[in-house]
Amino acid sequence: MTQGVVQDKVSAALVGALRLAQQRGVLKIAHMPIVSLEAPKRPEWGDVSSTVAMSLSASERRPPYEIAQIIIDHLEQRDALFNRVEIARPGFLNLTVKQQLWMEVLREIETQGIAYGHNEVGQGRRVLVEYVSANPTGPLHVGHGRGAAVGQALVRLLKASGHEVVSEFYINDAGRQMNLLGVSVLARYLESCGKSMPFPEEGYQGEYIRSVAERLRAEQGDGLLSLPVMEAELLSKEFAYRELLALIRQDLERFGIVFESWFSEASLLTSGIVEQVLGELKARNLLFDQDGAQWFRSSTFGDDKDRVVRKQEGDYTYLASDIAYHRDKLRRGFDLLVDVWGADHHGYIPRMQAVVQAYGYPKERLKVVLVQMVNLLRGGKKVEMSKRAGEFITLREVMDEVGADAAKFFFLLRESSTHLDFDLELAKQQSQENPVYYVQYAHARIASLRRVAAARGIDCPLPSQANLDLLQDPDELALIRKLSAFPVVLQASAQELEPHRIAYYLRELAGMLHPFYNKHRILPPAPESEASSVATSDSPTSASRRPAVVAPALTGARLALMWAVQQVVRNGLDVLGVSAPEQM
RNA sequence: GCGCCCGUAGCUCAGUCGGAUAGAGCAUCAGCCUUCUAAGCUGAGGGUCGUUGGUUCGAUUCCAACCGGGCGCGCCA
Repeated sequence: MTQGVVQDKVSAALVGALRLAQQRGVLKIAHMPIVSLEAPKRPEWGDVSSTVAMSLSASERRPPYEIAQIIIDHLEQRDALFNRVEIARPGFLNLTVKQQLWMEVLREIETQGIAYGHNEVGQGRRVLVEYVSANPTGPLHVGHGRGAAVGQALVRLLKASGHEVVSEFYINDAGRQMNLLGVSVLARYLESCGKSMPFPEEGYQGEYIRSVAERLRAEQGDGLLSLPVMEAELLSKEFAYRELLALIRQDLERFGIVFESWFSEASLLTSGIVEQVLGELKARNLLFDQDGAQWFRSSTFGDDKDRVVRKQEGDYTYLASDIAYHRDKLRRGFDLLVDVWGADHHGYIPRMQAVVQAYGYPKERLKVVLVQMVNLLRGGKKVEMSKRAGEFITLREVMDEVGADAAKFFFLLRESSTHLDFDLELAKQQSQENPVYYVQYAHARIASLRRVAAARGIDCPLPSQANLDLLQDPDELALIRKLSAFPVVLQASAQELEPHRIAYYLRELAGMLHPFYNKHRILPPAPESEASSVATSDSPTSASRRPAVVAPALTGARLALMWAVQQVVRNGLDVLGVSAPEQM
């Protein structure tokens, strides 16, 4: 748990002051509060502030202002840490930290490198993140893409927060859907053999079914014609399953996602595990028979009603295999299960939490992250999709059009539980309207700066090698303060399972870098030979545009600062699974 | 009808241990390339934080009711 290197020191100093005041009997302080600091909105309020005096006011039965004054009076290293210590109206403690102290942020970034911002709040707890989990009945569409981006970001986020994480894809390869897939492919297969067969009522219409059938025919020739229908259907189903799962895997890889584990629903059924699990529940009186079906007593664990696990005809419902699946996850010893689901499944949450509780765990052991629908737009106009007609935009098409990085970043730009407008034109655009490029450009721009510096033989020191005392400009300090906030953002993001916070942070950081770059000269002006031949030195415009002189030591310090910004941009993008290009 | 989510600038949205004069991007308007990438920057306008009550020194944030929108309420997944 860190608030940043500087904030931690300030926080410790304030706690020290409170302790001292307590020892001297000036304050009672029954419970030592957590002194959290915030970054004030206005520069005149210092660079860190605390509301601790206000929160103590009630229990101390004194006005916040007095308490703030007491804290200040008991600060032991006041002059070593602060330039200014002020109290504002009700009892805000506004602190301006010594500039040298902020430089530790840069050294911290250098020491930690790609791990800067990471934390250990997970304490090695084991987490299983299950995401995408699409039916292998067709290619991934845009909605899956968002789930994939969110899931991957969660995995990385949790890993960066000291968790041991396994990512898993639950293959819904059992039941009616798969049978329909087999029938659909067989129908197209027969069609291509010249035999007409009425296409199944609710079959899969997509064009990809035809190409699967074509490949089946290429492999088997007309062989299926002579088989009994049942056998031909089974063969078609298995063939299609292999083809489509491979397709899904390829699409995910192209998207930069590789799962550590794949779990088959069908395996739970064929191995008899589902049956066994239901037997256990039955023995514990958690199942009952009614109307010829078998029910799970989920209502005793907070669900609205009980749910069927075995239908009248004897088939298991999806809930039955989900019970077995989640029992398996729990048995594997995970401290936390994270399921990433489409938001339309939200009514299913109490049911699954009932399952978790039936196995003796608190329902918080399962956390469900909901991912809302993606509204696909093109130049502001809605792209119509019809799932029934098999007309939908696939993830692959989106990647082909805008690239995997842009797609991912857009998917992660909003809180996952809210609807997302995804404009393909915008995601393709290479301008500041496009937040992906805006952020990536910050990284590339700094890379470019260093390339130019290297080409001119200018030294590019790391923070530890630079004279950081020269960084005194408010803009420089503001950047450093922003960098110091990254660990806090990362931690909150992991804790709340909300990766979009990282995306926002990155946009803000880039939004500070670009103006800085524009305003402050970093490298000394280019050698005269390139530009001066035409320049008329008495022209007022040319005079006003003459580059400012930058002392070599300041160049070094600023390059070190830029290096740190670049590192943090990279770290943030890394957590989101988005690349940080050296050049754009 | 019951349950869950949402209502913040023209648009899309940030803002979760309650804090100071409510933020960003886009769009609009007016400007900036002889310089380290203009894939960039500067400036301007824009708000009853859905409504009404309650708790509090203080509410966009917590509570209640209501209004408006989305979703769920299958022996489908």
